[in-house]
Amino acid sequence: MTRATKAGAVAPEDEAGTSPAPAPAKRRGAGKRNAAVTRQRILDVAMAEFAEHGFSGSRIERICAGADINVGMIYHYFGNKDDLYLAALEASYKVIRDREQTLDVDAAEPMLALKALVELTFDFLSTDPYFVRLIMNENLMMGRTARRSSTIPHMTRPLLDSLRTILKRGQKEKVFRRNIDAENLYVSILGLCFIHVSNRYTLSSMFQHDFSEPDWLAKRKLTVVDVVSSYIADRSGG
Amino acid sequence: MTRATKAGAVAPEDEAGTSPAPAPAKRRGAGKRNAAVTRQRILDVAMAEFAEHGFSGSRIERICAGADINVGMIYHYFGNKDDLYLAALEASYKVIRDREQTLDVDAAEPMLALKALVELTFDFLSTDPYFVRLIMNENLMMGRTARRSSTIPHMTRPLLDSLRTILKRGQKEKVFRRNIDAENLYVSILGLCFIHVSNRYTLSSMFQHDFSEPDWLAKRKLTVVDVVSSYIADRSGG
DNA sequence: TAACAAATTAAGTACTTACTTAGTTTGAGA
DNA sequence: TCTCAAACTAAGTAAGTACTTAATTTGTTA
Repeated sequence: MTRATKAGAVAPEDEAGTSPAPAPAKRRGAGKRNAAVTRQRILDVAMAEFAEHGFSGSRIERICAGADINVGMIYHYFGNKDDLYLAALEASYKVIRDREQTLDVDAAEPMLALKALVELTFDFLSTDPYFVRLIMNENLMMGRTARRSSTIPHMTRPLLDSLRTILKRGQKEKVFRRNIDAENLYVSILGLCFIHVSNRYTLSSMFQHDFSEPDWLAKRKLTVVDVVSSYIADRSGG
Repeated sequence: MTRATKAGAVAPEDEAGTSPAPAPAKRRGAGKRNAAVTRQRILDVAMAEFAEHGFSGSRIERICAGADINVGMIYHYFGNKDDLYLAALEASYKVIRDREQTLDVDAAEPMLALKALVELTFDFLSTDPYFVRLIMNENLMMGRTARRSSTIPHMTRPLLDSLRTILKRGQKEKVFRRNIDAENLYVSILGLCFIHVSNRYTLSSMFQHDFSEPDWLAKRKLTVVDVVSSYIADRSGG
């Protein structure tokens, strides 16, 4: 009974350090017992934990402490560590998918639409505290969990569809060159927007400056947009 | 005193029996005991282990089995798991650095030299079995080991110097546009060459095909070279 | 309000893991 | 051939680690 002061209802407190408050998850709000709220709180903390430590570096105990719950709850709601990781990965993918839907593909000129898409990708990847790291970890695990997921494999669809629409319009209006493969273009955009986030630490070591600095990121964003638009611009003189 | 039969002096022998000999590394060759050879064998297996499982997913026991040595040897030669990982990371970086030196910067036209550099990077990253995964893992660990290393932080120097030389020449000859930042360009090249290797599994899930297929890689290489050269080409009409 | 099912918990268990210790074996130099 | 330091080994240990079990608490509904 040493836990006397539990009544204090100390909220999870973040503790993940770096990230901007994963979600203040109302503890002891509407009701002391609430399956949905507890489940969500576990998920929020798990996302942060898996993003920060990878799968095998993550600790069930630490997630429990962060979410202020008992170990049993994790197994009650998620079954095991693998399935909790799957849930966290899917939840993280859902964020970017939702963001993508906000894009208005048919607005303005094709070149502007494309730039908007590149900028959205750039901003998302360099802003979201979990996504890039979760993807990296998932790839280190050879995608075994993404392959198991029923939702993740289709994740790129909306963005890829948008890209195809923009490309087709741009080619029709002769501002984009022909023979651009949408998939390959998407991979290039992803690479250009991903690398300085994924490899920020080793790159910082090499170039001796901080790759998360806003000024540097702003300049980098201009470059990325420039690279992509130089590539797709039609220079046939038509 | 249950250790009686030790007198039999049954040398470890092993007769190579059990394991599938992961690395033929001359065992029982020139000499049964050889510090340098043993150390190197540990390092080779450790590189593969850390690349495959990441730091915390890697197992000392598994490295011992793979290198056909006793646990104690690892601590004898490397001190602890952290320092073994550092040694493996440095060894892996050394491979790319050596490869870079083969590049002849002053040969041919600047555009061809640049393309050669891009292709070298592309080929190295998609061919070397360890490098990309080790870098990914190191970044997931927030570069704490790369920062500790005395050799790694300078790794990009040669490649970056080559890039600067090529850029300068190309701008002088008016085939490259001005105001190209070498560092930013290098990051772009790295991103374009890295992403389909680093994210091969999640991308394969999304696009439903194998991203390590030679045909696809060949096409991808053409695209990457195209993207980079479109970007740096001088289109001012000079 | 009584009763039940679901939420929640304490205290485990069985197993893994990095690392140590205290010794034995052997190549090489004198 | 003798000696000895260095290479090498067997068999631990202590501290995690994911997961379980058997019970207690509490919101809800009849």
